[in-house]
Amino acid sequence: MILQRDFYSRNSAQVAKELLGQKMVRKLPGILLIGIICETEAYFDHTDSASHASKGKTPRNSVMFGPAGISYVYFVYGMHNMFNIVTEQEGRAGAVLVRAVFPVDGIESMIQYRNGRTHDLTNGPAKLCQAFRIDRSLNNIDLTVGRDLCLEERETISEKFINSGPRIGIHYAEEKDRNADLRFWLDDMFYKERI
DNA sequence: TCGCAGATATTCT
DNA sequence: GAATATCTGCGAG
Repeated sequence: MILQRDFYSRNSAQVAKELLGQKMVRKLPGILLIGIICETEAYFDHTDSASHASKGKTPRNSVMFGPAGISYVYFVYGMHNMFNIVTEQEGRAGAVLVRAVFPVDGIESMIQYRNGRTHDLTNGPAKLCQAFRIDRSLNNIDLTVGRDLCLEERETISEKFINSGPRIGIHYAEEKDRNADLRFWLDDMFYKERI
């Protein structure tokens, strides 16, 4: 049920695609939050100028070089947390950024954590972190043990429901990396047919 | 729809 | 010490 390390220990783009449609499960005291992953981005090692790992290992990104299936949560713009999952074989840097989920369970709590907003609860990387109460205290935790946070297998999405395009917010990267289709999202058709 | 302020950890010089 | 960041919400037009 819980996605295990062998799922994550593969090419980032492949993992990013296959994470679409899976369940993201957050366990808080007495509260269960669940969302269906609907948008992800893949990041690689020093060959990817958009990746935090592009300039080698630093204290912040060191978790990207470790074993897969570990969380990489970092802080940007002075106020936002981003949730990533480490991928690739240990020693080779890589991660998948979870950019959006479809809220399924615990929605009332998500609204509360989002300061009462009832719209756009989890349709952005920092928004879903706020709704799921994810911050840097959850950096470097094992996502395969099903404790505070994990991903659960749900279904395999047909290729026809998967869209791809350039990644967001990486204008500083080299052109080849800015243009690479490493962002993946579920097509609207998926929702019309399945939800 | 568009432009920008917000607030700070991390990295670079 | 300075620059930058895998973004969001708000207010103007």
